[in-house]
Amino acid sequence: MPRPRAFDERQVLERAREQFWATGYAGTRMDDIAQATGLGKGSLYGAFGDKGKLFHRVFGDWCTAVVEVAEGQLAGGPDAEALTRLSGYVHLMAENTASDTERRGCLLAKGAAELAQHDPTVAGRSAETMTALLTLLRTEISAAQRHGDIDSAADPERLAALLLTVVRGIEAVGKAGLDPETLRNIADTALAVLPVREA
Amino acid sequence: MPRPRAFDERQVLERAREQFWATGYAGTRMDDIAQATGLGKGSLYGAFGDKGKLFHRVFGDWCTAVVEVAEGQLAGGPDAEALTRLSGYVHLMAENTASDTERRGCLLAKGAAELAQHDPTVAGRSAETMTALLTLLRTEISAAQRHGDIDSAADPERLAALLLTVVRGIEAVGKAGLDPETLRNIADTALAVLPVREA
DNA sequence: TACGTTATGGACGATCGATTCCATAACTGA
DNA sequence: TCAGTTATGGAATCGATCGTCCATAACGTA
Repeated sequence: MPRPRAFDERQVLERAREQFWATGYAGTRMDDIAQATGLGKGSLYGAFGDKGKLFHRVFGDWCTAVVEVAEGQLAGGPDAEALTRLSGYVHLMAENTASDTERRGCLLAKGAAELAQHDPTVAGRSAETMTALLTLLRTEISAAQRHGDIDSAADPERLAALLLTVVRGIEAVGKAGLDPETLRNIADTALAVLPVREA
Repeated sequence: MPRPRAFDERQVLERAREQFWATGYAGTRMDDIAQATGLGKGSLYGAFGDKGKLFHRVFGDWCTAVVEVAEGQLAGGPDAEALTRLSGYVHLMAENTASDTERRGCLLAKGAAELAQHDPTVAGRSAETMTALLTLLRTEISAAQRHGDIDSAADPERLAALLLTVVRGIEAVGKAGLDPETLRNIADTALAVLPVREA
């Protein structure tokens, strides 16, 4: 029987993520990751293939986590609280960006910006993620409409796309330099302009 | 008197921009730029300094252009058409992303994502650009409010921030893979939810 | 026309970074 | 305890890339 691995794969992926997150794909050296994880290059390549595969792994995990966070905030619950859940989600995302004092942004946005154009795997994974988020938002908006908190004449698909755009946009303008207070206000404003039920 | 330059600086910067736009900062080689512009490395370095300085130049020009486009769509005109101008601007931005079949995205977003965290020049320039766009949008929203097309109870500063977020967000979700039709719908929806004057 | 100055562009040097290689270590089942 | 297998980690390889250097060219001026 073979010699067992001496490292925890989860932990190594976490460290690798920190590196890619901090310095991007091209800006991260395999030496950096070896140093950060304490692994030798041989172990690193043996366990994860090459730099590209390792990034795909990290990127995929991140995308999964992004959707899981949204599911945690949005999925399930009574219609009566659907609008509250939506509000909680949008504010959480704004807060994430607002409190990102190191300006690291979101690895999904960063990775897509750097690689989506030339890397089909990254492009596909990020597109899937958008679709999944859209579905979650649409479901929740429909629930809020059923309960009468959002005008039922509005197209839930379109409102979902708008909210997704706002959430991702907050990340973008945050990275571009808008201050935290403004970011929080944007979340408020976006929720405030949603069409309420016709009285 | 010295020998004059044989190249057009504007044209060289344009070619360099194409390269950086297509492959990012780290992903672009100076040899690529030399090839694309037809200049030798000596001329390139002699005229623009190093790779970083060249990128800063290109990035700065791009930011200027982004603001100029917004000014072209927004600045000036009668209050009666302010909402039309706003609509035109948001739709133009959506159309830009929707028709970007090569998925190049916006150099401002791409450059900020890749470098803002570690390059104060890029961070500063992108922040300035956001501020300038905010000002343009706020002015136009105020005009629309004066004419009664937008509820005057709304805070123009906040609506401006929201619209800016939507515009930048469309770029982000477009790069992440949403289809052109959805992008156009987002622009429509964003304009549709703006609070209209109380009847 | 001769000179001083700057432009040109391709060769060159030095570094850097991804990946491979290898000698050694660790572990398990027989 | 021995053999077989995989892990380890650092040295070595190999290609790529930034920036420099230099011989030459072009231009204006005296």
